[in-house]
Amino acid sequence: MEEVEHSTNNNNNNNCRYDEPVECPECGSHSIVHDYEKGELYCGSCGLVMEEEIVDQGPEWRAFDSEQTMKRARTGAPASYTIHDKGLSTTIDWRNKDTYGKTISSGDQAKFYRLRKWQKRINVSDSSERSLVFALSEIDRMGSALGLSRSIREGAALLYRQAADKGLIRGRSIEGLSTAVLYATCRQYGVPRTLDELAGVSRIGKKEVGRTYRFISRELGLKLQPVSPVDLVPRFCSKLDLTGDVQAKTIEILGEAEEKDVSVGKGPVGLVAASIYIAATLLGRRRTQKEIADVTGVTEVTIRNRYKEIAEALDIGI
DNA sequence: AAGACGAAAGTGGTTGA
DNA sequence: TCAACAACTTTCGTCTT
Repeated sequence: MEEVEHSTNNNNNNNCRYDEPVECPECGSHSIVHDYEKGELYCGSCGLVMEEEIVDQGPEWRAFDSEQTMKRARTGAPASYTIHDKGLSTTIDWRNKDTYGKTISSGDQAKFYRLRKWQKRINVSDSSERSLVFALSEIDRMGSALGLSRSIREGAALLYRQAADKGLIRGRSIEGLSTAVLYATCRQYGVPRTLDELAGVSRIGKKEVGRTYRFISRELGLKLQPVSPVDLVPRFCSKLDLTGDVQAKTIEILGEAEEKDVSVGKGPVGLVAASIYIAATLLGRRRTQKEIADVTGVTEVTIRNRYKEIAEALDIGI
């Protein structure tokens, strides 16, 4: 385990990748929306997604001169659920220097060695603490691999703690629990990722993620709505290089399909995939079933079945 | 030749007796 | 606990563009 060093890292927090205001290349509107919750950057006017999986970096405040910077900067790292002791414990630096930067005498060095040793034992004392450390780092790793916002990773860490407090870890892999809580948190925040995507950044399979997710969802009494197909549209569309008009059409189709009761009991991903296929075809931006299948993670067969059902119900001839 | 189509058999999960 | 069931996948042969 590495020692956690606290530093006030305020010097290069202002390297934001997106200088605002940005103009929408599609409709020229200036109403660009930074949705850090969904990790997306899109046009509020026409819906064009310009970036997804943007990383929320830097402080939440803005400063216009150095005086404000000094005023607004707060000392120390924020208390965080993604660090096992919430970032609040003290660590003893590994450098053999005192507070004045002078090297500590060789006699004292042995003393400090013992101090460090005990310090670590106190911080990461028992096995549950140690597994928590591992789980939280895994959540953070997977979260950033999927481009999820800080708040979602924090939420997942909190959920993991709740699971740990209830003793739900026993007999289950840490990796599985970590992946499952991350999946659950994404859904809570309305930015669903598919099981495939989670399994892709995890060391365990889709099956196990699903199983563990159902388990913790039941045990912790999470009441999660089924994934809404609409939440998946922007991400899939932008991966397919489809712009706002196709997204809007897709959402329209999904809405009508819902009304006509063709979507009951069907998997949301298949519905989205088929709706995108129809919308893109109608608007002359045709994508092959295979392209859509690759992005969405369902098979071409499923796309075909859904799109036939939807097209029939909505009287759409292609 | 690539894409779309559809039949058939298999998988994993839910439900209800 | 087990069988029926729906959704989805895999595979493969055929048709269409």
